[in-house]
Amino acid sequence: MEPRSKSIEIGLNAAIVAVEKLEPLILVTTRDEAGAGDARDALPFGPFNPLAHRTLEMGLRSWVGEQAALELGHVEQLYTFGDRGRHASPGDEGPHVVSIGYLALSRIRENTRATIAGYRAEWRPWYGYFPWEDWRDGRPEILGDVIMPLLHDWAGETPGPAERRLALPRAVRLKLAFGEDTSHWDEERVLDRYELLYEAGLVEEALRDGRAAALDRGEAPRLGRPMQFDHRRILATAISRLRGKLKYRPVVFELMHDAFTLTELQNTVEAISGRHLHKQNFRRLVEKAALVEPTGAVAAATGGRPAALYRFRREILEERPAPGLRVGARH
Amino acid sequence: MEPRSKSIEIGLNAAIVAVEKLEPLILVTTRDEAGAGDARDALPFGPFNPLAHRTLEMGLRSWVGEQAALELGHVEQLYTFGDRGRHASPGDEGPHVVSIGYLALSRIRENTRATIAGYRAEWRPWYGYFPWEDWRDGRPEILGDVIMPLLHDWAGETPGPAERRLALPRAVRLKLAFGEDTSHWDEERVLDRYELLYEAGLVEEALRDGRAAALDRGEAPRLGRPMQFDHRRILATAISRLRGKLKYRPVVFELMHDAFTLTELQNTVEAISGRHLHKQNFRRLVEKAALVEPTGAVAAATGGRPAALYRFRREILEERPAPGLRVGARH
DNA sequence: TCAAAAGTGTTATCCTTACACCCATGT
DNA sequence: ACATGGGTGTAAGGATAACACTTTTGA
Repeated sequence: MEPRSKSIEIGLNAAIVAVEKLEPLILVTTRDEAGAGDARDALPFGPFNPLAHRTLEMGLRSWVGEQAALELGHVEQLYTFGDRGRHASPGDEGPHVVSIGYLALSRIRENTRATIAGYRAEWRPWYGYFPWEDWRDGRPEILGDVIMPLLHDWAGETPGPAERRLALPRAVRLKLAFGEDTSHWDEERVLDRYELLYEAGLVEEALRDGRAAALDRGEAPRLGRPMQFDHRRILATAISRLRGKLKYRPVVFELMHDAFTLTELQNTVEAISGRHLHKQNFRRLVEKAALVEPTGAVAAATGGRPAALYRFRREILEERPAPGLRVGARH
Repeated sequence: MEPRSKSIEIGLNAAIVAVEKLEPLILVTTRDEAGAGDARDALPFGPFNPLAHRTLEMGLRSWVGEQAALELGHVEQLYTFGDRGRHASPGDEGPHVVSIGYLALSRIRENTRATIAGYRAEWRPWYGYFPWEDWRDGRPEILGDVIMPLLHDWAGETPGPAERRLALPRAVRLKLAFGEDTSHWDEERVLDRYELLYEAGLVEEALRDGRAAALDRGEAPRLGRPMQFDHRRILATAISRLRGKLKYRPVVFELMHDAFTLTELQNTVEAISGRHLHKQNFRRLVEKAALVEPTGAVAAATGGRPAALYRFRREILEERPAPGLRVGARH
């Protein structure tokens, strides 16, 4: 192994989001091997070739279009992940891969291709990876039963010298990310929470990366469905960003059909933000924001009074600087 | 030239910010050649070597520390810029450079080294690069006199087919970025504004990158001080981000001395956000946010009643989820 | 006629904005 | 005494969060 240089490759990773039947889904690839128990979900990945594509985003759109037969709506760069060890497998050789994470929104289409670059591709609910993030039916029990007790144990331990120089002590970080009681949950801190769980050795990725802290803890649970490499970190970043963006950009509509009922819209927002919203306040918000207009038609009744159908008012983009659904604190 | 592969290098670019005497400054390097008229300011740049540093941020801190003898406070990744043509010089050879932009905050120290990697280093006011962003004394005249008329001309032209497929027409983008009348200025849209000026061919970088639109326009002004490559885009991103971050994180204090008067704090916030703030409202904001506490001492009078000195209350980090100075719309 | 979902009206509270005024010091 | 910047009290308006109730359909 040479001391000073190592070749670098750039990869583009996309967290492609769609919503269907009240569930936010993301597109993942899995190795479709029979007996292999260690097959893990991965985000679709494509190399960046500066000769073929003028910009990073164009490179991304192009291979997603080719390989998954998907057209993407809103696309935004999230973060560039370059930590050594992110592709850690014992005795790592080969080039260092720096990957640039992207968030992309899409409507589900039947004809999503079933394989991407030889891997099986499928849509999976994102809360499978982050069960503690779904508060739509109240606080998930796993938080009180499993997560918080273990994190409090972890916060009680004495950190190593490297960690002690960081700005905030463990207990404080815990309080900020997960809230104290059941009330101070900030749905945008998805990444903060995942990183604490990682540091505390409560997700499988931490064990795999060989963190000593994790090994100490005999039968620690492995929370949520794991992913390959650091893809769950990228996904956590994507969820954080999308939950925030909802509030000042009309991005939800990229996940809706052309016509929808207000309840469907509310359900979609709730699915993404992982919280239950107050019906009237949500409706007033939508109305005041002038984000939608009635189509005149009504939805085929789904077991009650038929609902009026609406469409997105594209003109809002020209009228207001930050058109979004500033969904508030509680309810 | 080979068709399919081109080697890629990763560079880290830092927009290092400090504030002194009411001016936000950034650290730039300049070629110190006698007659060379084309020497342009550049952001400090360092390569990323994954063998030497475990994470990107550690790599950045390390070479800034070594080369500029600066200790950085808050550091945050901004965006990864990889467009082909960003290092455009006619007949481009050599590796493609992808650069990861960072925002870093620092207090000015006398002993900032005078050269970085052989280039002269100095602190320069950031409004030199973006004169239209400084609204502290009201709307800058250059906006009404020069910028808006030229941008309106540009918005009136018929765009090419590639641009027409983009979401928003020129006139709408203009309105969103620069506001309609003097009142709807959103100080966070620094990057949007710079990119419009670039597309309209009103900054030197656009001419240099050989945009046809720019050449058409005979004696177009070259607004603001130019920078090398796409560094001014990185700086615009940094300013946007910092102006936004002020509002929900106590980052200003990284730019202040340990003890300061409330007026100094207000001046610093005004310098960064480029706006004049209402005195009482600012003070009430600071008080309600519980961000500071009196030291008990008073400042040596500077031509009036002596001011009480305050210090940052670090405890706030543990108390509130989003401690910042939510400076409001006007005033 | 009853369950299920759609849809509305109103009030208390807090936060933001703006106003106008008083205080302590140096010259 | 007066200029200069420091420092405060209070009222009007708007946005938010919560309340409970009516309407329209299908089974």
